[in-house]
Amino acid sequence: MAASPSPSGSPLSDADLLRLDHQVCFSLHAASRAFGAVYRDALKDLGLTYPQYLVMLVLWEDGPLPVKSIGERLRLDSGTLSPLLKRLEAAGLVRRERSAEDERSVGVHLTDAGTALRERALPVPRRMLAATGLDLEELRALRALLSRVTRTLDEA
Amino acid sequence: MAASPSPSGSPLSDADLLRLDHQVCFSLHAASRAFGAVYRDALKDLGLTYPQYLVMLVLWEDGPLPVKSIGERLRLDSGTLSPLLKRLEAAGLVRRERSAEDERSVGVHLTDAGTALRERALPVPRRMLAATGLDLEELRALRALLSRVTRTLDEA
DNA sequence: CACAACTAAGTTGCACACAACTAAATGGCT
DNA sequence: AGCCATTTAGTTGTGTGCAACTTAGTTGTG
Repeated sequence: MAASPSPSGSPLSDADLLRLDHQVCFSLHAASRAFGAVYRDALKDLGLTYPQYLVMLVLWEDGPLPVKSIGERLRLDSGTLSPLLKRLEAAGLVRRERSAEDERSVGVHLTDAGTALRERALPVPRRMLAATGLDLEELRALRALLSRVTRTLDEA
Repeated sequence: MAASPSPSGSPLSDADLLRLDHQVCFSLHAASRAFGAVYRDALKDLGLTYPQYLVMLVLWEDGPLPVKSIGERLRLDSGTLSPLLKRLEAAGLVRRERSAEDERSVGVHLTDAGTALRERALPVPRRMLAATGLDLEELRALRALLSRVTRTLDEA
């Protein structure tokens, strides 16, 4: 890769780092959007966007959850989730219900339609796996590396 | 990692894949946003957003470019770039100039202020590198893997 | 030359993502 | 009980990101 002028042993100049930074932050940004594009296509039939699919995955796995918990798992705040959940509710996939014990909290429940949608979502991951061209081990390694970086970044 | 119930030798069920998919697509999405958050902080002083920084990196490296070329490098279309470039122009960092030879094309040029901003951006990558907790080799490996996946996904 | 096909930017509309803020409810603490 | 800090959702405003469309300029072909 001719774009990295310094061999790995020697220190990099600020200018070299700026160039490398370009490549790394760009590649992550681009990969995230490329994934999004393929998911968009795979999810079109289900009427879900990519972030909506993430929310549904959480609900399919762990049943009714307060908005807060969904936000913690997906690293999203209420400013993003509130309108998104309203759209899922308008689509008839979830129901929002203020908790009786703690009236600050709103529980998000799957409707029958929301539960049923899981069946139609089952083939999506296999399509995605094929589209990435990665095998399972590479996929797991990628996930592990990204999770570690995210954890470290969140601490900073 | 207890969340992957099947050992690597045996085939995964659709349900297992749905769970793994959750982890992979989520981790990429989350990592991209975690990067964005740290960049947002590092770029606050420069008055740039993360995508605006990406555009400036391209211009600092390769000088005046038509909107089209910037879009190809950053994998962004005119619907994203046009308003972004208008904001960079309003900030006095770039100048847009319709090409004389091909009047469909608009060249994006750095102003003196835009060129000067590079000096203040030089320390940013080092801060980012430190924040990720990765060494240079890991960073390069991550970039290579992500670039490969993006290329494969774009073909699908 | 005329005209259709193509290309480059820009515009519009919708859906995140996040900062900053508001409103309502809860939990100490005196 | 009274009060204040905290917690939980929701709202508002700005900036992407992208599909679908428009406008203007260019190119190829008969």
